Amino acid sequence: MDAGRIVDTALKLIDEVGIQALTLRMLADALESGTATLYRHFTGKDELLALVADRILGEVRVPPEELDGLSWREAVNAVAEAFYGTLCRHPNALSLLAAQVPVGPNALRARERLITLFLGHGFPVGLAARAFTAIGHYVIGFAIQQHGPGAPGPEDHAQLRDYYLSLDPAAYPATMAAADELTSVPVHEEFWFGLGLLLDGLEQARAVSLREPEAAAGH
Amino acid sequence: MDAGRIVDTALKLIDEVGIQALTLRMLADALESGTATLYRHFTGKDELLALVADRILGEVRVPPEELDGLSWREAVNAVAEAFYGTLCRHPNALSLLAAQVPVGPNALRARERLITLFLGHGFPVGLAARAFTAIGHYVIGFAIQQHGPGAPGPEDHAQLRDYYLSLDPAAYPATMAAADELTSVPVHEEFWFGLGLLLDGLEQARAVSLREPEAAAGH
DNA sequence: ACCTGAACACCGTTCAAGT
DNA sequence: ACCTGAACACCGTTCAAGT
Repeated sequence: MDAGRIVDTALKLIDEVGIQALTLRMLADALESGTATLYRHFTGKDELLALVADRILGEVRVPPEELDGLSWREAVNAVAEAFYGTLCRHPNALSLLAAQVPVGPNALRARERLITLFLGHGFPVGLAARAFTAIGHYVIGFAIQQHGPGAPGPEDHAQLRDYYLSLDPAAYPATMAAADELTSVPVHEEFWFGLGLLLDGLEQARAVSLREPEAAAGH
Repeated sequence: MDAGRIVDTALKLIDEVGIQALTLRMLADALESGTATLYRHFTGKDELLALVADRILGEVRVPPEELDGLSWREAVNAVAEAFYGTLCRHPNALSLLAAQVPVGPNALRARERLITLFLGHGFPVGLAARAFTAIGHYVIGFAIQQHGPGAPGPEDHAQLRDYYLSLDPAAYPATMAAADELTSVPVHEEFWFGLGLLLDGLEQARAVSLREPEAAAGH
């Protein structure tokens, strides 16, 4: 019984039954062990869940050679897509990543890599770090809106639109005008559109910092 | 015993002891009642927490006259600041807003208002709705990074920098280069900087949509 | 030395009994 | 009709007893 297998099993169970329903007894049963054994590897459930979160981040794989020759924008798009795809594969675990700043080894590795990418393309260090944070929040926030608890499953997308449209038109005219368009556009396109906005902003800030290096810190 | 007082008390307790430590017994005691009484107003703890989340959103107050005569950018800045300020006053409740898409009455009202603001300034409806989503995620994500569980309190900000600097320099050169600058810049400035990036992107998308109306949906 | 059955305190939730 | 004490099933966690 190694720690890795416990975390793997915990993630699998979360994928199946949700994070709320995951029980240490259930986890111990799946591992054909007892709950007390789990405490030999983790200080408690919170630490276990933090490791599950980092385990998910470790699943985001972008082979370095895949980014060769790409512009920073193309490279960031590739990384963001990989991250987004991984999150979509674990909708039940999304809140683990959203509710706190991940600080596990895979989180640190991912940040190091993306900041390095920005630095290599002429971003000042302050902008690079903020760019990482902004993109990370965007991807996680988008995934939650799409898959998180309270969000509609793909099957009741039309149902959500109906809910919007059932609201009092006098009270929510703008929301209702947006409802039809928002629920008809494929979510994948929406994702790229919003990410594009963010990258447009970064592009502009980068251009400014290259022109006026002394203002690079971004005040 | 009305529902409003229960939600108010629940939020106050969450502010004090954290969301994890909030117990229905504790809440009932504070209300000088029993746990069973709570179930006469809510179907369960989940619904109560959703109402607490919406209660927080209701705390975001921006008097309409305050936005009169402002550009869309200035108006969005004012709304974002009010939202951000409210979130900072309830750091223990942040995960309630992050882990799911709020759909309570105050959430709907806030969305309606901001989308209306965008529409009034010439944004096409699809862009307006996406702008709302992107800004909401940015503000919540930023607040979590600053105040959320696992994030450093204001007192151990320097401690976090030390943690970063204690990492293996060979393994995380970029992170460590960014660590000092990131932890020395006031967080408030960081917030405005990132929001500015987002608004730059929106500005650009708006300009494009005004020039080429047929591409307004954003594909 | 490592593992674990069984217990502990406490949780969210329910319902029969009170007013 | 409305409220609630007391119980229920189950949770995370602990530790003395096993191997």
